Amino acid sequence: MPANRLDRRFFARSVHKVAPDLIGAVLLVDGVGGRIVEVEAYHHTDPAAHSYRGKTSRNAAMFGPPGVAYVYRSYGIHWCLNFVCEREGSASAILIRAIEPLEGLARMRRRRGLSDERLLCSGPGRVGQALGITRDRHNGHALDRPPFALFARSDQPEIATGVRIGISKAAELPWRYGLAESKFLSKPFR
DNA sequence: TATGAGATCAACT
DNA sequence: GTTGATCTCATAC
Repeated sequence: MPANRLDRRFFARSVHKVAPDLIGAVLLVDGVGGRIVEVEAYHHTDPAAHSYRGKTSRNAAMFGPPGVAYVYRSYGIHWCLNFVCEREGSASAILIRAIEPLEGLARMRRRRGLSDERLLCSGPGRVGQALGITRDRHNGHALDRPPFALFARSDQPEIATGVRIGISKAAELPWRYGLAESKFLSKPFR
């Protein structure tokens, strides 16, 4: 387990710098989690970002200080976890899309109702379910305080980039980052 | 392997 | 009333 914790300063930078730096970092929520292998950046100038049209009650956490969680309901069913970054004039955040499970495997399996390790956290909705993320408990919560724990990676992984998944606006922007060789991705990189 | 529908809710038009 | 930063299961090839 890497020793250095990521604090607020880590997130006080552009999403385009923070997103690749998050790959390989370890995220735990109540001691459950693992290594981040896939994220997507959402800059406020990006039509696909929830903050693009300004502050609303849903996206208010994105407009707060960097280093907090933004949690939203996706397709009426899933909770998706984002990390809020430097505002650079307005709100930006990073969607956590996939994790390589390392800690609390039993709790993840119970929450997901699944045994296949590979499918526990390979997608944003799956990450939310496996880590027990809800808006009530986690939205707007600081990432450097319990139940969150974030640890910097110890080595420099090779970062793959590609277009983001499941969006219709600004679909061509290559703002998806990940570990190309990981088998825990929601989809392979091309 | 690939494609399609259903689930389910809050923001937004 | 429509539309998602999605997932699962069923059915078809």
